[in-house]
Amino acid sequence: MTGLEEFQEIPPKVLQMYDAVIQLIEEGEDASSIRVSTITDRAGIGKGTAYDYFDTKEEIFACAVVFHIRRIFRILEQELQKQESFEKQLAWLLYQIDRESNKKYCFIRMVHILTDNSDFSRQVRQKMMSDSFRRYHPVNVFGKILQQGMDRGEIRSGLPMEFMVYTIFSGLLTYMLSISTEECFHVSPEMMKSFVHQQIIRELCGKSN
Amino acid sequence: MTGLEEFQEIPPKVLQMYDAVIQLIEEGEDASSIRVSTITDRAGIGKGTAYDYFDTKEEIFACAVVFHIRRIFRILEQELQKQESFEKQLAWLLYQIDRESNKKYCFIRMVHILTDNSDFSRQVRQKMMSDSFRRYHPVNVFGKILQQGMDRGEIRSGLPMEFMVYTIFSGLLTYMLSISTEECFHVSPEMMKSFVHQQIIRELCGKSN
Amino acid sequence: MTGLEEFQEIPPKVLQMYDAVIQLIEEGEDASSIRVSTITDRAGIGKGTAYDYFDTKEEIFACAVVFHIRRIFRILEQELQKQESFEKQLAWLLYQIDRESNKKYCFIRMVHILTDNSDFSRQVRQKMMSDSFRRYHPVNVFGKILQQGMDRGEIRSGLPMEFMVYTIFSGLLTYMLSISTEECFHVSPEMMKSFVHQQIIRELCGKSN
Amino acid sequence: MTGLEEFQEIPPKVLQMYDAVIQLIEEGEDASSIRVSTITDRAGIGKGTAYDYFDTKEEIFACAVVFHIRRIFRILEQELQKQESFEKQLAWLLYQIDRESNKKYCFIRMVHILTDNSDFSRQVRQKMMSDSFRRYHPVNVFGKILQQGMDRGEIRSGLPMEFMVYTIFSGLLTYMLSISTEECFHVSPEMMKSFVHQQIIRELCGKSN
DNA sequence: AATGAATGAGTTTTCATTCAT
DNA sequence: TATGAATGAAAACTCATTCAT
Repeated sequence: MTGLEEFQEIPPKVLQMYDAVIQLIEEGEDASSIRVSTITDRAGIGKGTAYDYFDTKEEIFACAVVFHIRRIFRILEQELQKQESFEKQLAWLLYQIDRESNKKYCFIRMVHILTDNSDFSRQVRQKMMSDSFRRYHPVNVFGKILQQGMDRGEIRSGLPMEFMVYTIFSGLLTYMLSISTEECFHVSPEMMKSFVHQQIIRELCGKSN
Repeated sequence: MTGLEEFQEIPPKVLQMYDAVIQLIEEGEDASSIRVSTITDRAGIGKGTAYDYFDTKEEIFACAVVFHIRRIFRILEQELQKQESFEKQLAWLLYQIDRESNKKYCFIRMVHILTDNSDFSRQVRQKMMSDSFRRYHPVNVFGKILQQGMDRGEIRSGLPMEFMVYTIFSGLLTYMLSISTEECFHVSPEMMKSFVHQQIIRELCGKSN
Repeated sequence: MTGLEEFQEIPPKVLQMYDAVIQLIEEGEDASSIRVSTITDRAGIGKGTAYDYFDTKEEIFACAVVFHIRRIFRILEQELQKQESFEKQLAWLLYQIDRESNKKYCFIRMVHILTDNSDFSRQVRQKMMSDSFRRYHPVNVFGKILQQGMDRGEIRSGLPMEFMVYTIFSGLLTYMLSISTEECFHVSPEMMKSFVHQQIIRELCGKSN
Repeated sequence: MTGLEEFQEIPPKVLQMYDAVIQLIEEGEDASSIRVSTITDRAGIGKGTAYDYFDTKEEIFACAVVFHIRRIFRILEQELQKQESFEKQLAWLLYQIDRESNKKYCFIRMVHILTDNSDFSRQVRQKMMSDSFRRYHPVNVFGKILQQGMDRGEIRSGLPMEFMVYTIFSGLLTYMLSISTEECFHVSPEMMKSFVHQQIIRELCGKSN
């Protein structure tokens, strides 16, 4: 198992394991503190079965996360195509974060996973650089709607793609952070959403100075 | 020990432990995988000594991190006051990130620590809400220079303080992310720095639309 | 299955398993570390099939080994009968050890199996005491050529059969040991062969003192 | 820990572990089936303590065995020096085997350990090739009494040392085998002892043909 | 006060054996 | 009859925490 298989090729027990891992992360469990037995109990399978498909605990995690990111961004891509304008796409994205804020830990954890230094984090990043991941890579999914927005004349030209992707990424991250640190930094998520939205639009759609 | 003591009140062995923890984090070690013996070895003290000052491993971490954030933001505040304008303050901040990019993991790790769900992460957030931390709280340090910038007329009024703080926070975070994911997302840190700088200035200093 | 069946009565899948076990032992695998799946993979059959014929892993081993010893000593008996004198028979035995020294682990392992204390070792010894094994029992095969040698006047009479069998056994074992510990004890196998040969001849054929 | 330390340098808990391993082997436990927890229980120490001194289970075994062989041959050497002639030395050796026949499995097990293909067996052989083992190496201990016997004119000259060592080794092994396979091969140990004794004397002390 | 040897509860991992297909 | 996916008991190994010195 690599986490990069086609969705229909993945054995049911492996899917149950992936779902268990994601559920646990969404419930706020710290990745490094999740036990193999917790995963297999949750998946409703025997402990040994995990090792029929994977060699180590880290591999289970890395594959589950890679699978999840691919699934998320596949759906994201489909849903974003249903929105008519870049502004509506952005609004939809922020609304999703809001709607899934009960899963707020998951977003944050995904950012951790992409940036931290653990063994399985490295595995995830490695897998994300493979060809079969490309299509669902965040950079490419966001890149696509940005290109379409430019083609429609909604987004001003002249900005490097990397910067635009990071602008979206950073805006969404800011909003997520404001949700997950609400108690600690005393911010109103509602207000933050509105400001983040305006900021990104101003940045990407405003007239260049 | 709470991590909130006055700097001169902290026993030397505790300082050595704090330094060891921060060093290890800066070297990229994953927080949850650092062992107590690694800390005490690095600090040059006996393993048992750690438990003369702290009750659990998590407490050691939480206190070290809180101590470090206070120290960082105390220095940050002093240095920022030496700069004449908000724009120079911002440039200085970005330059610092650059200069300390060998410690790049540390910034990201601090973000992890402030946002994840582990036991010791919760402890850190709790401590950051205490009165004795207030003065060094990131929100207050950034808030102060923003207020001064507004007083000097460099920053436009009308924006909620929370949003402005998050704009800086999010900008800096974007830059850090671009540095630490360079290999994975293929972005040029140099270009990102320039864009982040312009973005924050435009956002906070530009004329309101 | 008991490992004592007539050769033509043994089902093909069982023969494949026996061969797999012996192959693995000859390749130097440590008996207790060989897995059932390794045996069935090598035999080209399903894992479950092993349990259609045997109750436990130990039984598989014990039967395979008993079968192998019977096969070996059946061939040994036939080949030894082709040699004209006891001295030629002895030379042929030493030459065989030499020729099969790539299978040296197998000889040693067989000795281990006959003398160690594991579960399956006990099973092997038990089976070797059964009537249907008798004909191929090392004691009887060596005993036969010794008796013939005495009848031909080549071997001096007056020595107890058990001692003579042990003399051969011990000589062969010494030669095998010298081959398998060559690297460790720095002996020349060639020289050892010659001395072992002379020693046995002197012992069994020399004039009694 | 290497198993090659000076006797007085070995920490008490390690000695307890060595003794536990040797006891278990002497009681007939199959080496590969002895559990770490059995060793530490027997040694009266905590399971984790084993891993304070050794990295793996195999290392525990290898060191215990190497230590034991050194100890045995150190005592052997001392005791052999007390006997006045080679013949008395040989008689003493055979008597020891007899006397320790309740530990009969141990001798055989040691032979297994020196000749099989398992991980820890390889470790033992490696350690036996080190300089600090030399003095207690079976080849050297037997070699020494053989040399003394030759100097005294008891042993005939002209035989290669390697062969003489193997003659003793093989004789002792034959006797041990006859003891440990008594039930299976129906031999009388008493008779075997006498024959083995005569055989070795004839071989090494008899007039050369 | 400081130590580090010792601990054992808690994990990961293995693999003989079962049983639905 | 033959299979191999699934199992879980059992074993190796880790490391935070304790406590005698």
